[in-house]
Amino acid sequence: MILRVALDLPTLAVENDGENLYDYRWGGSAVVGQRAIVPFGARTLIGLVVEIASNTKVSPDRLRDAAALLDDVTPFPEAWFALIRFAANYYQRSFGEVALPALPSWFRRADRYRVSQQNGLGKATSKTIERLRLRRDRSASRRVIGALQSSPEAIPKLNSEQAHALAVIQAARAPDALFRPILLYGVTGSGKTEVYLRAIESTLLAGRQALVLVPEINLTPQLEALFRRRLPSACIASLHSGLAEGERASQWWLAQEGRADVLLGTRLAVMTPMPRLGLVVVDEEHDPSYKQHEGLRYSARDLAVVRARIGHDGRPIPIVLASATPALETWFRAESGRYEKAVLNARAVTAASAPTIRLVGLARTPTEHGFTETVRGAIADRLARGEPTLVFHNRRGYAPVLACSACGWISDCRRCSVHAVFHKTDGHLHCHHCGWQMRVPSACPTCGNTDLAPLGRGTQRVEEALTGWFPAARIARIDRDSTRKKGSAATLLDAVHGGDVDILVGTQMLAKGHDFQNVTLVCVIDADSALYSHDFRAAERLFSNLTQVAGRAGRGGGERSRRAEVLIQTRVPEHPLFAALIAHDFERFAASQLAERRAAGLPPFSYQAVLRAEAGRLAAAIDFLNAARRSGVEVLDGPEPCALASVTLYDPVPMVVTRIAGVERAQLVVESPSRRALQSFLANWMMALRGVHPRVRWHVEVDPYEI
DNA sequence: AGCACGCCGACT
DNA sequence: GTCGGCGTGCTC
Repeated sequence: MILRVALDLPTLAVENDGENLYDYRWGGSAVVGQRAIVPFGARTLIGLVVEIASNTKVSPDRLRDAAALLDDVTPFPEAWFALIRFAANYYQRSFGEVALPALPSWFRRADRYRVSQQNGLGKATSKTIERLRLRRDRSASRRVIGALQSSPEAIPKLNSEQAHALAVIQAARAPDALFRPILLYGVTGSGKTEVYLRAIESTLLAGRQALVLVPEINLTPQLEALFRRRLPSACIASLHSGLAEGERASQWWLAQEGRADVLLGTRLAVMTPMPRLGLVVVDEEHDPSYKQHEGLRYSARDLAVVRARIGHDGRPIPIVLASATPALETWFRAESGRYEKAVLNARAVTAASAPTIRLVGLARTPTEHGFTETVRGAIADRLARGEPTLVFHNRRGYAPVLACSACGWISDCRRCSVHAVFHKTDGHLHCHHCGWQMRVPSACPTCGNTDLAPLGRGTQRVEEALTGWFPAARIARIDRDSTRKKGSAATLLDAVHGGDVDILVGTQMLAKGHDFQNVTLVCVIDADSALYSHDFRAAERLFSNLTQVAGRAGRGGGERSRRAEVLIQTRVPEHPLFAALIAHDFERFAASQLAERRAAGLPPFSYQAVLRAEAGRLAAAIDFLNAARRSGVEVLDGPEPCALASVTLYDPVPMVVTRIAGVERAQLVVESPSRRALQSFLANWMMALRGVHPRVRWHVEVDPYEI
């Protein structure tokens, strides 16, 4: 018998078309969806049995025996294969490149097993897997005991919109329902969580599993605690990159075996096999962190939709995409009727409790350390009242660059085409791209001048300015530097919640999901950099960020909430984005953005992919892309030109940050108004590119987020 | 992607 | 005399 095995390898040869499977001889029994230990060159790998055949095209002298078949994990179900197959085709990867990284590394490492011979067949044993099994069983039972000990608490009553939204989700469960993803659209505090919590509850009552995706690791413990309180008899597993290898494997195993009722996780959880999946929820569906930026560059939100469409037992299952500021792709689909829209009345909530957003013009107003008198005054006012203030500034470090006033030297990274950022707290220059660092020079390295000036402003400098003005205030800073140590973020946040902080300075990471009850003032020091960006999604991101930031103020309710305000400093207060933001009018903003995108032929009115190349010299990367472009043009003029006619190949250009860690990077954008045409072109193009010998590293990214 | 094989410079 | 640099080539 021949096992056709998927390995975590790129499609290497042109003749390895399709799924890039490797054939092995095997004399025992085998089931599709089992893992196999196989020899590959000098290595021993774990692969996945994708087909079982009686013959092979591989010549007998090259064919080798599989070392062993593994039966410790239940074979993966057909629906999972369909998802992986879709992702592999869509993102132009081999089946194994998608399937194997979807498993926790525990189940991918051949060195966890000892292979011995038994009746002429390889037999694999592993003590570590036995230990993992115990751990899995323990964590399942602990969960149930924990649930019994918790109190069944006050359950909020649904308002009419929530009840309607829930009914929409329930209707999607009907046997004859057409597949339509549900956009659950409602501002912070409108009760989205309560709606999908009820949907999860009824999913569990029907004996099915729910998959819930969240954008950030930080949000999992919070939501996990809520789920445990509200679903006390459920087994809840969670999965994110912060877990240790063994813990991740045992959580994954619970979901994969069907023992976990709810799987809560970040983007990597989207490909976990779940044998009785009945509902998918993507919380904050617009969040950029659903996009994976290395390896397989997938969108977990998009794959979640595919997963729900594939569904269970050949029938689609409901999927809920929740957001206050949906991605324009999602919004467009909801507006055009491809997605169902369930609205939690934003306006009612807005009128009652949303904070007042005010713009503070910077153009004709003097500032000190980047602060206008208005903002300083507002902070002083809150200090006098004993109410905490949040100050947002999306740039870490002390100053983005250090410069010599005499000769013009500036602190550039040696290996990247960016400035090294001055960090005053540790007295070093840091490259935020490659991690390179050096002590701050006491004098200019080129002319010896000792007067080196920090230019621009980061969170450390903002903190310093505030300390100067308000020496008695308790000021804390939250950014990637201040929270690097494990648990330090939690300690800082506890201090804020405990009322031990008067002014909290931080980057965007401060805005996600945290509820600061007593905050009545939120300040944004400089909102403008995104407005000048060349990235067509910059405005969309800014609107969503500012909405999220504004949502941090006035959450306690009552008189304080009514006084809550958000002050945004900007040089262009007349920008239409701000008008929509102040009115809490996402719909107006989305309509104007979509009109612009339509006129420019940008997503969601077109589909994009990029071919990127990396080389020691930029010219080598550009040369490769030019050759690739010529080969792409040939593909378009080739034997099946009709379907591909609408594909546009742009010229290769260096990336915005051209060099990172000594590697020069360039890219070429491909665009088409037809997803089918783009997909079919990419498949043919990749085949052609694999034929040429690669002198540079290259990869394609489908649906790039930033180009 | 790894990993081996292979052919040229600075070390015990 | 060997250790090791990374160029090229193969893996069912």
